[in-house]
Amino acid sequence: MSSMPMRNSNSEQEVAIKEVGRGYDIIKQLQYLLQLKSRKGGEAIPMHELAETLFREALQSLNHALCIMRSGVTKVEIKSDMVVIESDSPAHSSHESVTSYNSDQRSENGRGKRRRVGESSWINNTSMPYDDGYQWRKYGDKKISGSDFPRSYFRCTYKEQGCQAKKLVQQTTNKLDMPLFQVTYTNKHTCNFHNTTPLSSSPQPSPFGSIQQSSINHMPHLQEYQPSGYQLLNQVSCSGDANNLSNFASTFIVEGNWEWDLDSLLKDLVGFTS
DNA sequence: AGCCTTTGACCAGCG
DNA sequence: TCGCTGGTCAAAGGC
Repeated sequence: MSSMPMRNSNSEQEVAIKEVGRGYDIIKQLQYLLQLKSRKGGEAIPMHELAETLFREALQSLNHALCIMRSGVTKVEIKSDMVVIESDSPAHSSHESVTSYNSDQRSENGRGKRRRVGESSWINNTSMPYDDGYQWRKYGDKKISGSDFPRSYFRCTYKEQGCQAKKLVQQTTNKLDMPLFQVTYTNKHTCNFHNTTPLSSSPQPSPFGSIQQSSINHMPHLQEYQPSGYQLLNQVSCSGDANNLSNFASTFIVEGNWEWDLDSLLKDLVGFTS
């Protein structure tokens, strides 16, 4: 991190990272609550639109700060809900970009495979790994050492049409019946089969998105997970130890009562008053 | 019939 | 060079 003077001690920096991460997660959950409230109400509420805008900007700032603090990131580009990071880390080629704080995949267990040259990848931490609007076909499943959960490998259904997009789903936690997944995407979709009507606008969205229900039936760790009170929680973050950061958020989501009054929530949690 | 997942085998990178 | 491990292939069976 040559471009950023390090005046704080490591412990102070850790506290700062923790606090910023906590703030990020809180705001992320509030953003979701706002979206939920808007959908429930069925009509646009200016106050909520403003709040959403503010939250989005705050999320981007916090995410940016987190990425910088956690690694030797030299450039952070925010695309929609994705954070694309470019790093000076020797583990990366100069053209490689990832949306991951976990800048060196080999650090997982001291081993690993070198990423193929020319392939870009990014990581998305989410509780809903199978809903991204694309159709995927599972081609592998592997028990990973050091992990309690198997890793699933997917490629785009339209690979035969030349689409090289792939994704790798790894469940990371299973706290409070709210599993979190780390989804690593490799290569962008070149197919034109993206579902442009994601679940937020579909009448009866499947919590598992584009993966067929038969697939879910064969995934024990997913069968246990039957979301009911919420439809979507996308925890897009700088990744890495975002799992830790997400613990608070997960607890909040699972224990939270979705019928809570939104204004009370805002007031209690961030001092936001209407 | 066609597309899917499962799963064991194989390949290749890394220490 | 070898063993370990992650990533991919492909046959078999299910829906």
